[in-house]
This record gives sequence, C-alpha cells and structure tokens, in this order.
Amino acid sequence: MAATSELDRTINERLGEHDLRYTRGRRAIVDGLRTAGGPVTLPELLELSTDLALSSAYRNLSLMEDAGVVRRLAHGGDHARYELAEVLTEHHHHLICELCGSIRDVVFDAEIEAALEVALVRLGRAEGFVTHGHTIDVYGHCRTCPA
Amino acid sequence: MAATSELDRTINERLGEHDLRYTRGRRAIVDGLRTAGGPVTLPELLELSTDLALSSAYRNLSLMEDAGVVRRLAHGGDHARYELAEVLTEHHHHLICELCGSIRDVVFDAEIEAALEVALVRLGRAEGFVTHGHTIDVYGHCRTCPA
DNA sequence: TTGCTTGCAAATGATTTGCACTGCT
DNA sequence: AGCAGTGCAAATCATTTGCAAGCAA
Repeated sequence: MAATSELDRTINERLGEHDLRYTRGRRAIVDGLRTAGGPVTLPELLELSTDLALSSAYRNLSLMEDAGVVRRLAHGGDHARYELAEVLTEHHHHLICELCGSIRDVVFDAEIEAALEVALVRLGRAEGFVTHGHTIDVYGHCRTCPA
Repeated sequence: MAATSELDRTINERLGEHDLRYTRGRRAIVDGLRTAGGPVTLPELLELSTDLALSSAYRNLSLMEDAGVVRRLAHGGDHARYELAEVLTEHHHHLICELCGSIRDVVFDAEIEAALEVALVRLGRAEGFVTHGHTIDVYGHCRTCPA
C-alpha cells in the first residue's frame, strides 16, 4: 500500500518494524486521530469512520501503541482517549473543559516550555529521578460553555 | 465521633454538608491517602488497612469525591488512583516512573508555579478558555530502578 | 502457502449496584 | 424509630481474546 504523506511514510515504517501492515482500518484510525484536534475516545473514532469494527479498532490501537504510533491517555471518563504519539506530532498539552468534557490540544509558548524543561530536569535531579518528559492538563471551561 | 486533627475537622465538616458521616471506614481511607506519599489504587488501599470491604471502599471513595474530599485520577493502569482533594493538601504534581510504575507526589518551585499560572491564564485568554487549575505529570524513572 | 487481519461472539476484570442487616443518633 | 453505613452477591460495561475466514506477499 502506497504511503501518501510524510506522516504516512513514517507510520508505515514504524509499523513495518513491528511486522504490522498499514491497512485500511489502521489508516482510518490514524486519520481520525490526526483530524480530531484533541485526544478521542473509541466511540468517537467509530463515528468518525464507519466500517471500523469495535474489536479491531481496540486491537489496532493497542498494536499501534506498542509500535509507538499511538498514545493512550486515561482522563477520568468511561472511555480511554487516544492520540498520535508525540514523536509524530508537535509537543502539546490539553485544555479540559469541566463543563462540556471536551479536550482540546494546545501548544505552549516556547519560552515557557524551555523554562519548564529546565525546572523539571533540575527537580528530578533533586528527587533522584531521571526526567524524560511531561504532560500538562489545564482545567477550566470554554468561554462559550454555560457558566 | 470526635475529630482529631485540623484536617479531620475539615473533612468532617465537608462530609456533614453532604449528609455523610465520618465513619471508621472513611477514616481508614483518608489515613491511607494521607500517608501514601502519592496517589494510590484501591487494592493498595485495601492492603494498607484491613477490614475494608471492597465495595464499601469504592462506594466511599465515590461519595467522598462528590463531597470534594477525594480526587480520582486515571493514569492508564488497570486501577484508578485516588488522592486527597487538593484543597486539603499542598498543590503538587506527580513523578511517574516508567519502569516500576510508582507515582510520587512532588512540589514545584514557587517561582515556576507562579510563572506557569500566569502563562496558563494568558494562554486560556487567547484560546477562549477560562483557566481554573492544572496538573503536571513528569515521566522518567527513579534513579534506583534498573536502567 | 504463509502469515498478518478482520469481525463476531464469548470472556475478562474493574467498578457499580441491589438488598438485607447493622449501627448511629 | 429512623436514617446512614456496611458487606455480600449479582450486575454492568469497557476492553480483551479465541477463532474461523479473508487478504496480501
């Protein structure tokens, strides 16, 4: 199956290293994830692309997670949420609306990220911890959601 | 039942506002949470204090969450994790070891927190989002865990 | 042909709930 | 007496897995 974009090529390669093929179902999942603007749940993913069997979607998300293509997140709700692995996307965080429950990607200022990075490594050193990365969830509410 | 510490008094009050009593089982849970040094899973909680029935522990954690005494976290694993609500503790974040799976509380430098706070409010304004709070998970590994 | 995929149906396992009993107040 | 709390057993529901059939190299 021909890879169409740079991202598809990278994903195809990563999957290949794990003896996985970049099939139609997996493309549908990746398209859903890249299009969403935030981490999505499995039901949302199934709505975005019909023709996805529930069990296959779960199985492929899990396989692609192992292959480093997908990242699984657990934000409280009933369903886990998934997004593309950060190596395939821009480093970002999440705005979580406590009213409507939506979760939106957001990119921080480079200065803030840099300062944070330094602080986290230093903090780790003091705590006997080797820092590799971080995630930030920002809670609040969309201005358009009811007060 | 007599409240013994400032924390107990506050919790007792909050529970009372929700027509809940501060019973032995609930004290056991609170003690487990306050002692742990990080968010704990239900099985861990049951080990810490025997005499806790599984269903009651789940039920009380849920009730105390509604009463604003407990906070439920979902960090990927099989079990949810619980900690005392942040209004009852110091503002903190989590060091998550990718090797041993442990999660440890950590307090950031006040300067970093202040800078972050400002940045998050500003960011929210730009994104049409009203910021209330944030959580940071720091990933890496304990220096004492196998490389 | 060999081996990865798929989808249905059945299994799993954490969490929740119904209910009868116990214990405050 | 009158509710709130407890624990057991049964129910729920997201997610996982077994298996037989489909598809690509």
